[in-house]
Amino acid sequence: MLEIFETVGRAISDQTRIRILKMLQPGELCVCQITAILGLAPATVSKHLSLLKMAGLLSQRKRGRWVYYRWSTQSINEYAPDVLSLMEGVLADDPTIAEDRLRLEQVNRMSLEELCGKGRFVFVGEPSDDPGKAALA
Amino acid sequence: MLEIFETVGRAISDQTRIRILKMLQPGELCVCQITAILGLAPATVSKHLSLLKMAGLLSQRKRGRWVYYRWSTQSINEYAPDVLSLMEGVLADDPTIAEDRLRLEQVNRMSLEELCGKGRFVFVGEPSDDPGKAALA
DNA sequence: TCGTTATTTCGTCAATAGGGAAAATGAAAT
DNA sequence: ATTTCATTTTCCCTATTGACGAAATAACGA
Repeated sequence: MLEIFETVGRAISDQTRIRILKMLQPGELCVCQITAILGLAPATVSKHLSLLKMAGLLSQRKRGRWVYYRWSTQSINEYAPDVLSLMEGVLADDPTIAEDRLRLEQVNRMSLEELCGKGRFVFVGEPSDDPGKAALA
Repeated sequence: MLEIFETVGRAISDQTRIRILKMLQPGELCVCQITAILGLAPATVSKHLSLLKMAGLLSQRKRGRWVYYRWSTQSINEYAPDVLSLMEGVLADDPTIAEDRLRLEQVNRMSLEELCGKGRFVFVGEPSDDPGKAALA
């Protein structure tokens, strides 16, 4: 039980994972949407998602080529509901979270086909860059 | 704000710190009492306590030679109260936490003078050991 | 003041964690 | 069956963390 509680503690001990949890609060997203909003490598995002799922905070749904993550109901982890309801009321006014929410709205206006191809550089801009690309941000 | 929330997440992402928080739930303890219950080096315990204080979960009171830690009211961290009330209802039936509580009762029956001298080996027994010493555990 | 003692700080070490690139997986479409 | 492509897994690298002993600090008692 101590280990189980530690697991949810670890899950919310990292900014990236907190951002993921907050962006999934309104509803499910697929990995490439989350990747676009965060601007991190898919491998990194996948690892965070896996950890959050192990902690019982997220659940997974595979639909076609895409994998959707959402807040878990009926969790494996007895402490997950408490942590999620803690998350619910919190950080609404944080600048990073607010920006993520803006990006989320833009992401929701695109089809997955046009979004996923662009990978993680939809908002952040590729290292060596055609400036026109960053227009959305 | 994201950083602040991350701080309390990190605070409860480690078993030792969770044990410290739970053993301080009934009331304040001084460092040597916490050290005895945990069986860890004073330096290690001090660092954990410092981190928990920085996270706004604990506050400090110096009394003579001893330093007492307790759950913080009126925290610096706006998320600390939520986390503490989460801690309150949780882990009561965990075996490690239960054993810590037993040790806490024994610690409360000793004076600080007789306890502190024994350092961290009151319950765990010193590496190269006179078996009689571990009788308490 | 000096010695004692509880606590903290410093330096070090091994283990863990977060990041990425590249290869592997798996499911859909041709 | 083969190709395509979103996702995951497998390394690798660097930074951080938790543990300790030893030294520094702080506060009491003689």
